[in-house]
Amino acid sequence: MPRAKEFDEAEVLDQALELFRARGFKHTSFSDLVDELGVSRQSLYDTYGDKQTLYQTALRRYLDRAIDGIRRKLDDPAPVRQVFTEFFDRMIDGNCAHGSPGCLMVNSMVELSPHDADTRALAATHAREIEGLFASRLSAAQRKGEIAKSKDPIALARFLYHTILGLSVASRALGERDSLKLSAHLALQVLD
Amino acid sequence: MPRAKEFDEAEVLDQALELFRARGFKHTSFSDLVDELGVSRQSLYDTYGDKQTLYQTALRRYLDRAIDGIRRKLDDPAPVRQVFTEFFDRMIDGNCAHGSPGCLMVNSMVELSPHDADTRALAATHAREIEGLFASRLSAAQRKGEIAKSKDPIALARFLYHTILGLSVASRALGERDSLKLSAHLALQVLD
DNA sequence: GCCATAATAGAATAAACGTTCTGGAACGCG
DNA sequence: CGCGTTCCAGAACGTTTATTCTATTATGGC
Repeated sequence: MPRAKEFDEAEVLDQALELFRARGFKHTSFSDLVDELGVSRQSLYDTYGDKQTLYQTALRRYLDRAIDGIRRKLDDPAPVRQVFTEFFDRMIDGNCAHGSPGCLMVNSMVELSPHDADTRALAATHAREIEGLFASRLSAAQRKGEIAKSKDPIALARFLYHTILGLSVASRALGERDSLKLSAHLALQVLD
Repeated sequence: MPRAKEFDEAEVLDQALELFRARGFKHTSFSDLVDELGVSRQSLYDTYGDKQTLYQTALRRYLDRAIDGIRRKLDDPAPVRQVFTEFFDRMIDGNCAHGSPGCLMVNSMVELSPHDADTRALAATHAREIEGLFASRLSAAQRKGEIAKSKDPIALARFLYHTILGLSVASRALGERDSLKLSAHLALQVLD
């Protein structure tokens, strides 16, 4: 067995993720990563591959965590309206916490989707996954009589997803937490 | 009087705008502009200044047109709900028309706002301007009794603006026109 | 027709970029 | 202790970037 790594692979990946999230792909140079992560150039290449691969790895990690979080938050016997309200509020708190870097997926959708097929596919898959989670939770609520059966769960789910996209952009560029929460609450009136 | 320009200044600016809109600032190199606009490098510098200035000029032009369009569309005696529905539908049609380049302001908010103070200020101003237009139209509707007076026009306006942001991102990365319109219609239920 | 002026085309420049190469240092195992 | 392997620091490479320089061409008023 040879020399051991002097850094924590997952931890550094998270740091890279936050850098990409705050600055975007193109605006984050490899030298920025080397400087701010405190890991040598060659070690980064050895560990994560090139810049694009590193970005995608970080993005996938981010999405996995996001999906996990959503699944956990939706798995709550409380009334849907309350569940979604808490979910949106927490998302806004998280996005506005450290200087409003927004959502890495949204940032990727805007910066990379048009000219990167992988990102485009990932965005589409992720969107469908979230919509699916939302829709099934909404269907369950319908079965419990919490919301009207006349509403289309998929349309509602998609609308809520689109709302998240909007709030992420606003949080990144405008970043007024209170008005974001107000908007989220208005959006959730669609459930009544 | 010396030699005359061989290109139309406004027309080329619009072409540059569309390039920036489709690819973003960083992903559009100056050589791309030279190649695709059919105007020489030096002429571009002479006419519009450097790349950043050109971008901002294009963005301002885009915003002026957008505000004009909004003002014109809202200046309609029809019921608010109908007016906003038509406005959203037209916006979606426009954004999804030529390969879903999304909205230049939204793209700028995501790509540039975090590290460019000018863009950040422009985004904030523009957001307030649109919110103001929406809010005053909603207030007028309240006076005419079209929507309940209990609702806060500014909160509603802000929510509608956030909805536009979300639809722009979705149109750019996902680009399914029909579900976007469905979402817009759901969002407008907030007026009832 | 000439001259000042300004537009154009393309070479040139300097910096930044992503990536790879080189040399040496650190570690586990025999 | 060395031997092989892996890690690391920094130099080096070739490309791309934004911007400027140079030279040429075209134009309108005298």
